[in-house]
Amino acid sequence: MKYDYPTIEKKWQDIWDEKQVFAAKNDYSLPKFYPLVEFPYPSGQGLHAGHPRPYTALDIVARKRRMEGFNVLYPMGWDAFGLPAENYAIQNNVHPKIVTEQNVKRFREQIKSLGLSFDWSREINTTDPAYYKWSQWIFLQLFKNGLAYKSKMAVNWCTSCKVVLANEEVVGGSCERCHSEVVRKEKVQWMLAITKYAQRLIDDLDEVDYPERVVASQKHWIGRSQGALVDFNSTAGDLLQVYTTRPDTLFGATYMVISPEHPYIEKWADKIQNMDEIKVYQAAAAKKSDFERTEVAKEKTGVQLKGVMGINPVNNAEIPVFVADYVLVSYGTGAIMAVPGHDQRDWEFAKKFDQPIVEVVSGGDVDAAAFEDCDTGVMVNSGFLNGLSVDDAKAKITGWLKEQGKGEPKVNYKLRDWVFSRQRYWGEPIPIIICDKCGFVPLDEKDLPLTLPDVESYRPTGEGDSPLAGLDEWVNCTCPKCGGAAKRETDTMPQWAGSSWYFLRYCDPFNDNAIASPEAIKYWMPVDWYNGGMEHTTLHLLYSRFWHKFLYDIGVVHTPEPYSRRTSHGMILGEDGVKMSKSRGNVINPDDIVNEYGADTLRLYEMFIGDFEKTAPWSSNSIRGCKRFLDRVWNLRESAQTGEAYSPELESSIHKTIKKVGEDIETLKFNTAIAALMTLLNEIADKGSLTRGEFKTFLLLLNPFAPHITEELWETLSFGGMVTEQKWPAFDSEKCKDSTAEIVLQISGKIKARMNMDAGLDKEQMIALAKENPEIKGILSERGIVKEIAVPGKLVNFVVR
RNA sequence: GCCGCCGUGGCGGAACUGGCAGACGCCCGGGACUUAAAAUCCCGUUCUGGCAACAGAGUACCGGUUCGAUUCCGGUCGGCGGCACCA
Repeated sequence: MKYDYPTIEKKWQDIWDEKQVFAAKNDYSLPKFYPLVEFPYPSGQGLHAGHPRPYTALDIVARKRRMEGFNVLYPMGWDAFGLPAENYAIQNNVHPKIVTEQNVKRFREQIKSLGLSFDWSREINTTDPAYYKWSQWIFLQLFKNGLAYKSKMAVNWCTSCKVVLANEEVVGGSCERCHSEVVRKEKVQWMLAITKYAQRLIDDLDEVDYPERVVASQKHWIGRSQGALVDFNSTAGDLLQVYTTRPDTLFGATYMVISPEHPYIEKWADKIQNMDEIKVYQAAAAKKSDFERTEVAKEKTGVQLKGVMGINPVNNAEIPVFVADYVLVSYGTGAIMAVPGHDQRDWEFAKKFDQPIVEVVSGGDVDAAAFEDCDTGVMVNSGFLNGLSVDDAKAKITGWLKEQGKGEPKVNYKLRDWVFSRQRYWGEPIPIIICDKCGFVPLDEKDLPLTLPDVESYRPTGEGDSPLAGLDEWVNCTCPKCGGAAKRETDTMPQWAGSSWYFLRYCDPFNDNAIASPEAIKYWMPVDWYNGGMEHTTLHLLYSRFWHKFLYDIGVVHTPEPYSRRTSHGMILGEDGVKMSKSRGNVINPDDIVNEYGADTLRLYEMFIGDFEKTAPWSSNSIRGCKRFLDRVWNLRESAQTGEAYSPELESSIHKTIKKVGEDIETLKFNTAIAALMTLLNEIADKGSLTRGEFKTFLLLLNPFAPHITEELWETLSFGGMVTEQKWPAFDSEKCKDSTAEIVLQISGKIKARMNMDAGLDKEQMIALAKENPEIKGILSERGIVKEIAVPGKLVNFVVR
């Protein structure tokens, strides 16, 4: 009988479905395991070769854990709000809901064809009103706790399409669709105060098991810095406050710079003599897109405020004040003290605008370049700081500033509050009513969900408002507080909203009274193992950690962190070694692979392709090796003989393989786990036959990787029940040890001979035996031994003269 | 520029804590089976020289530590990912 994978795979997928084999149990007395993969955005293109990699990896872990007796929750769902469906809707005038439904259907079929052990009874969809009811509920809690507020923010504005663009729609400073200019435009937006959680988001990284690179990028994104606020007086009479991480260099501050948006420009308008020039500069800066503003970073621009001078608090020197767009209004105080001797940006600016450059830390050459990396230097030209180290100077000046009432220590973060509004249709409506009398009024929780109404056109309005703004009968409503006429908020939430808490919903997906029942959350959370792409290590991870911490603060969840362990898979590239893309024509469609080789082969290959955490190019040739392996496993059923025991020839290898496969699965080394199974198969083939007991163990080990073929063989050989219901095999560590070992014999580190020795020998015994080796004996007779080194089980090395 | 990761055969990749470099797979070459082909099975396969036994070289490059370095340290070059005027 041939290995008929299409029939076999269909058969077992139907059985799993029908018997709900992989449904998580609601028995909270069992030990639990909650593995999670990032739920996909169901795009129109369907699955690509990258999707099955993480899904299969955690599927392997999930299947192993079930066999180890855990109650496993391995769920799947759809992150289905988002731009592509909306853009498709605009172009074809089809409701995004319809498009989304079609895409979800296709994705579900494709994923099911891979034989993944997801608990489909808990499938969720962020666009389902029963789901987004709770996204809206969380927003209301944030609002009620003062963490959601409205504020003017710059948005990307396409001058031709007249719409607000998401950052990913801006390509190289122009609109992705029409290629015309994108500029900054101020709009009032909902914001979430994630910055209030900045420190906790850093500190609690110590509590979780994340890869180093993920921890680093989270910290980098939050961007904590320790510095000081310093008050500079001015000839205009107002204090101009700056933030600096280098208060020790205060004596080197020879001028100041404020950002074009700084409020003092307006305040000082009557004192500034060149206001016209300043206004021109401000206008030019405002017109620049973010892209231009950073693109032209090389060349510094700016204008001096004539008629106003700053006063350096340490020496009362009058110093000029410039406006320049290299100073950002959104960071620190929007104003800086410039220390051109020790900051490269200030140095470049000083050179261009002919400002004095003063060295305050010795060791560099400030005429050639700013001396930035000056931690080892000594203070000079710095009055009472002279002679101190940088660290001591920092401490002393900070104390002095405080004494004088001219400054204080300050921690700053690069992290900004989260812009939470989108002027789009396909997202969760923000459940807020805007009342002229009462301001922003939260929708009553009993009125949730606030469902997305149907609209005529999915195109944002020409003023950049969401398409919802055109629906008068939806927008106009009564204020829940005063009963007067009011309007609904027409902005919707970003795609990040639904994905910031979805792991909680899986715990109890159909609960209509809460995110999930407290018992379910208490039992299942935190997620034990969360795998996702590196592209989500900053935003998604940070946003969901933030929401979780908030939910912790209001008592909805019991752990401050949502995920105990995070891992990241590498991307699968096209055969040509570059990222798969439609335009390059190098996209591999999993459907084709499933048809040609079967799901088990695809799963095996995706795991065998290389180090799980690294990118790897697809190879149409290599996958054939995985198919061959399964063909050979299939043919084993003819060689299986009676007997439950392991044969003496294979016993040790089997125990070693059980150990190796088990360990490798836990440490993400799926490729070497498969290699170990291949090695064992080669040994079995060399021997020519195997016992039923040996075959059973082999199938159990292979099952998480290739579930269909192993179930079929298990059934064919009448081993009883299903593989899925079996226990994960155990190994005996005594039997993993070899009785003899081939020992390498070296002379001064060079291999001269090898010999077999009893594995239990100690160093002295090994050295004694090695000296008897004819090859070694010959060499040693001519040269004197300087040193004897023995490593049990490995080698003996004689260092000679 | 900054942060992180990486550099091993023709290819994807192995190598625990410093101890036989190249596991496993692909490709390729040879053979068996076949009328033939495919499939399958067996043998070979880092490079150089040699019919061979064998000898020498070899983990991007230069240097260091060590009895011994793919592994640790310093430097150089190259690639990938992310961030980027954050004072």
